[in-house]
This record gives sequence, C-alpha cells and structure tokens, in this order.
Amino acid sequence: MESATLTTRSWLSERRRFVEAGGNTTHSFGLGRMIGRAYALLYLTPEPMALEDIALSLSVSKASASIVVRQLSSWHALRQVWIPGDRRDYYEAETNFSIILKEGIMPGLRKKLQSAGLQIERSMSAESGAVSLDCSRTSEDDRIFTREQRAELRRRLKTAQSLHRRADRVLTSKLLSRFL
Amino acid sequence: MESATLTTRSWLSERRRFVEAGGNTTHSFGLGRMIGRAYALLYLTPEPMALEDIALSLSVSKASASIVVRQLSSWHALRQVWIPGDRRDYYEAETNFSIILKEGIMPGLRKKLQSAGLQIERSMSAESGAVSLDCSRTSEDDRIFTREQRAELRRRLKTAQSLHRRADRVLTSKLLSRFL
DNA sequence: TCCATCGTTTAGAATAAATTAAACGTTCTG
DNA sequence: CAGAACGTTTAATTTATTCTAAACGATGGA
Repeated sequence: MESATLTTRSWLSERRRFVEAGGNTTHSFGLGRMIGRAYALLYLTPEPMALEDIALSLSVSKASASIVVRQLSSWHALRQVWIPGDRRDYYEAETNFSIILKEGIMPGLRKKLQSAGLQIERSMSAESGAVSLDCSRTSEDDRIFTREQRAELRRRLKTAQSLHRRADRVLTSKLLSRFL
Repeated sequence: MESATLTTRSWLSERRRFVEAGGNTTHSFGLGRMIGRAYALLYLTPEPMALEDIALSLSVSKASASIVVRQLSSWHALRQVWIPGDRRDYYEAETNFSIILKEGIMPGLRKKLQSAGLQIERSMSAESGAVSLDCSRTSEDDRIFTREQRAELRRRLKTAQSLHRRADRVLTSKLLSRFL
C-alpha cells in the first residue's frame, strides 16, 4: 500500500463546487436547488451517507435533508442502504441514469402532460358544442367569431391534441431511454 | 350567411379554463404561470392581440404582459404582427410547435446543460490532478478515499459526462424534432 | 412644439416557496 | 420502563420570486 489514500483538500473543494453546480442546474430547470445539491453530493460520495451527514455536508437542517431525500427517493435517484448494527438510514446515489429516467422522471412528466391533455379534450368538446347565435348578445364580454375563425380554433385544438399525443408517445417509448 | 357568427358565453368561459390549465401546466414544469396563460390565450385567439388586450384578458398589469410577451417572443412562441395605421404591437401565437421547440426551447435547454457539462469537465481534471498523500492530514475536514473509491469516482464522472454528451446529442439531433 | 399613447424599466409591495426549530411518534438500548 | 437517537411533521420565519404602480423615453399626430 505504498500508494496513497488521502485526497487533498483541493479535491474536496472541487466536490463542493460540483455540488453547487448541481444545485444551480436543477434550480435552472425549475426543480429547486436542494435536489441537485443533494444528488450531486451523493453522486460524488462513494460510501452511503446517513441523513445527518447529508444535512451537515450541505449545511441545512435535518428537516430539509429529510424532505429532499424523500423527493429523490421517489424518483429512484437514491437507494436506501441498511448498515447492520446501525439504526440510521443510509443513502447512496443511483448511478444508473436510465433507471432514474424511466422510473422516476418520465412517469412524473407523463402525469403532468396528462392533465394538460384532459383540458384539451374538454375544450374540443366545448367548442363543437358551442351554439352559434345571430343576435341576443347579452354582454360586452361576449365575442364574435366568424365561421372561419371557429374552423381555425378547431384546427388549433386538433394540432395541440396531436402534439400532446406525440409527446406522450415519445415519453412512453423506449426510444428516448435508449438514447439516454 | 344564415349560419352564425357568435359563440356562446360558454365557449368563452371554456377558453378561460384552457388558459388557466395552460398556466398550471407551465407552472408545474417550473416555468411560471404567466407564460402558459399568455400562450394559451393567444393560441385560442384567432386574431392578433395588442399588449393591452392581453393584459386585460389575463387580468394582469401591462408590465407583466410586456415581460411575458418578451419571454414568449424570445422562444419564438409568439409572432409580432403589424397592423397598418395602428401604432400598437400586435401578437399572435406561433402554432407550429416544432419551430418553438427547435428555435426556442432546445437552445435554452442546451445552454443550461452546457454549464453543467463544464462543471463535470472541471471536476474530472481536478480529480485526476488530486495528489494522494499518505500522512499530513491537516484538518478534520479532510477525508480519506481508498484507491478503489477514487476509481469509482472517476467512473462516475465519466458516466455523468457521457450522459451529458448523449443528452446534448439528443437535443441537437433532428430526431426529437421529427417526433414532435 | 406639445400632448397623447405606446412599451419598457424600476423600485417597492404582495405573494409564493424554501428553510428551520421545535414537537412528535418510533424504535432501540440499558 | 425510561431515556436516547432517529426521522418526520408542522407552524413560523426567512428568503426568493412575481407582480404592480409610477416614472420614463420614444413615437406619432394635432
């Protein structure tokens, strides 16, 4: 064992920078900063970490750590590890990104898209059900649409629906997973 | 022209619901609520709208409308329309989603990914540059990594880098655009 | 030129989100 | 059984974001 086992402090400060960069990345994607910081930390920590270690390393309360760990776990981005003779919960990063993508992120995305798709369908049936009247405009809020405009509306709703379907298909298919 | 030109109020309230749903969707994707509301409004409005119309329809100030319109324009999600004899700026929705995706969203995503990729590279060179020492631990903050752990770190950084590259390739390639 | 009408900027207020300390329930240990 | 060590929940605070009103510069008539 002549060659060595202690990394210099420079590497540790580099890891800190990595952690902050992870936080900035997730934050810029609208996911909050803690998520990226926690995952990045565990990604660059070869041994499992206990909740308190995580909290200390990130300089946040145990409560925050608890929440972020739960979030990451629900995305399959973290795996819980039990260490015999230790009551604490240990976590390590799931390093297989396609698992995180397939099991964690994609389902979440699909769920969000689904509610959008529902609204599109509702609007489509509302549009086709909308009775056209010639007179009796009851308020200023009412608006006139020509026949051509109504046709355009229908066209747009159809386009939106087809986009939605294709997006869902992309998320469902293994195609994207294969690439990532 | 016996058949008619005035949609009932029910359609207009449906449009309002569509607008709110759009807002909720973009909000759930971390983009803020106004973006989705504004785009949805213009998407379901066949004629171009002036800034103030948008503000009134969404019940927000002209300042907010101005900001959100600029944002959407930068994504190529809105097109500016000039109406002769009218000083105001009119906007209409870009209904070709692949343009929005290719010109507006993808470049933004790539830019965000790029800064993450930069950090990965920096960490890789820091890791390989990290000198191993046997003694002279200077502070509690220093940590021991075994040779195996350092190898694992390198492996993980490489994995992250390759994921990053593939993600960038997916965003760059026409593949995704073809599907959407 | 002067006034009215735009769209934008900005500083401050309102709103939403993240974070924490403290209380709580559980589980292990002595 | 009592106490300590966990992780979670909650209510309150802090922080960040979003939104607005007012001021501003620019542009186009009168």
